[in-house]
Amino acid sequence: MEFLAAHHFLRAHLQARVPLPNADFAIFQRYLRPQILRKRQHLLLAGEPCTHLAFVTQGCLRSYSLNGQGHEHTLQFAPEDWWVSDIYSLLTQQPSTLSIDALEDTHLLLLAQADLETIYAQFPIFERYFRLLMQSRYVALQERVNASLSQTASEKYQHFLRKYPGIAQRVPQHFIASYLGITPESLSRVRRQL
Amino acid sequence: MEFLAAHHFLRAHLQARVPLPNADFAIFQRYLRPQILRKRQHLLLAGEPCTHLAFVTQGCLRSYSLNGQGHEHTLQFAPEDWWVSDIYSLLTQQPSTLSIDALEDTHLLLLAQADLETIYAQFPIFERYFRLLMQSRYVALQERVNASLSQTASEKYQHFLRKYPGIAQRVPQHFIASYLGITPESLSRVRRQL
DNA sequence: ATGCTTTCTTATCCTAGGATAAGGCGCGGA
DNA sequence: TCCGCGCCTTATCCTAGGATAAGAAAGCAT
Repeated sequence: MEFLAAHHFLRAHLQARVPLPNADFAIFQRYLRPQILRKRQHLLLAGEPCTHLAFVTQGCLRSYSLNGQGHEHTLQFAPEDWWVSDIYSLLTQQPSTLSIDALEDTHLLLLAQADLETIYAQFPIFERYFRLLMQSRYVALQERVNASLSQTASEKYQHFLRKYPGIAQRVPQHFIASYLGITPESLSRVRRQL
Repeated sequence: MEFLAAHHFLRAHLQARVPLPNADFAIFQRYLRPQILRKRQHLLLAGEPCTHLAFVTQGCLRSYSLNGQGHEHTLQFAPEDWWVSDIYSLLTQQPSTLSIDALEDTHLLLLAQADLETIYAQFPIFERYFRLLMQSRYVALQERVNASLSQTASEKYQHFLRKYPGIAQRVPQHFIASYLGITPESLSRVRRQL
């Protein structure tokens, strides 16, 4: 996908959610920096400060953390139409605790946190857009917390399949296990029993 | 606390986060409905549609879900300065999946979802305030997901004590256990070992 | 084609924490 | 003052899922 197509993709995404004149988008898009990431390349490494939001127009990223024992825990899959970033680091300028890498060759549009305040002032509709985005993310995360409190490994997996059909076909199972909070061996066991 | 004091409390909360002229707050406050909840009374029962946001000015609420086996899972403690609600139900008008009850006699200010759109239009600063609120809630929830993926019961408990000092002194331990996703017996065991 | 690497599976053994049961203690109400 | 109940603890026994180890299959790179 060339950069132009990527911009169109983001414009469609935004206009499906908030009213945004093409003329305004035309100005907004100057803040975007296209980037391509090859499979397994990192967008962000834990410890670096996170300075950008990334919008995926093609491919798939994942954000994850590493615990003391060297175990990876996947926090988010970000296929087309998703934003990723370490929001905590982005907001506080603290070193990031998350890493972000590419599960496939991936096309991104980067938006600098430093430009966001300007954008909010210039186009207040973005304030609304990000409020709506954060709201729906919050609801999704709350559902995930709820699932982690109340469901068995098998239930969590089935819930994941229902909620994110497509992802399971696309990403290796051990990443899904690390998203669900179980080992790849357990996931394999669970799948055998279904 | 009389209603006037409650209003002042919310005004201070808002003005600490966004610029909000007293004159604007004076208009905004007409949308607020004070309410008092006695210990163990419910603000919301799962199945009802959730129509309001509640801001706690005194006391403490909790939101929780009930799974198939009748087990309660605490999703949020809401002491003074916190908003609570079932945001999913609030946004979609679907029946709520959460219940909310009072852990102590609690004073609230209620804000109808139906009025929020008006408020956003009238005072765009509220759009920003709720964006900031949602952002920080999202970060906190993500940290919680991360903890649930990577920590033992004991670590989760210690993390909770650090993150919410005050709550542990205030609410019965079995609620904390249900927040951490462990049984009260396990929490007791964990505490003995510390 | 032939190794490497990545992914997934299966088997065995082990442990953190759940289930169940019982008892203690403090407090509010009659 | 005594009852009842809400809350916490302890003990025992049990199970879901982790740890470890070993292959097998599939894809890629040379």
